[in-house]
Amino acid sequence: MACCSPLAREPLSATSAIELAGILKALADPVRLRLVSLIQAHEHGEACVCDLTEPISLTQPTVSHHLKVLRDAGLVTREKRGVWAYYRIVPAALEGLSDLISSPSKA
Amino acid sequence: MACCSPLAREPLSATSAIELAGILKALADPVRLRLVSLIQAHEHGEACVCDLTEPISLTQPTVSHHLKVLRDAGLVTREKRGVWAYYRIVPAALEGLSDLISSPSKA
DNA sequence: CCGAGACATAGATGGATGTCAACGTCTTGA
DNA sequence: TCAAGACGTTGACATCCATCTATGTCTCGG
Repeated sequence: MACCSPLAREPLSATSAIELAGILKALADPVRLRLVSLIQAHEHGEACVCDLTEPISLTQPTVSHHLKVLRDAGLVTREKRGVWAYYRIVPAALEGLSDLISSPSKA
Repeated sequence: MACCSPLAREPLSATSAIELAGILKALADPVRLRLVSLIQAHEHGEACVCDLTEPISLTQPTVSHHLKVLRDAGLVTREKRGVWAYYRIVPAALEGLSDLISSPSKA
């Protein structure tokens, strides 16, 4: 991953832009934003799929699909315990994104 | 616009999620990320369309389209001076986004 | 008044994406 | 061993979106 402040410094290479856009695209969906929010607000900071389907009002496969997108982007992690799959936010990923899009205002 | 920390506090309403996703979607594109970067890195923090088409390697209408998306999202502003249209970043918009997705880690 | 140039808009098209129903996999308890 | 349940995967479908070409609008110089 790029390290510094791509949106502020040098023009941001095409490949870095694709990489960053990929992560942002994972977040840029109403359902996935609510999933992130729900997981983070849930007890112990983790939630299984069955905790999420009802508040989202979508079918279980659709919720699983969105969780996979978030997981592929590195925004959440999955831990299987017994029959359930517990999802958890990756704080560093969100903080990283936050730092990248905030303009250090250069000088 | 919502004010505080939607991704961290209460589960984030469906309507707020749609609103936030709309802004994020505007940024979640390689070309638009590079446009933001190019504008910000350009002389005087502003750039006209003709400054952007070449480094982006896309046609002028396509660049105009992306700039319109960014403008509708409130991420850039446009000022017409003579024949040229100068685009400029809205720092508060980027900072606002940055604050929204960064998790205050609650406690 | 007219032509050139900068930018925006409209319409078309190929590719990406969100959603669902159906099915497969795996774990647990009886 | 078997049934139930939680979760993931697949395939299909409708919609959205990025890009292009063609055209329109506006400004300025001659």
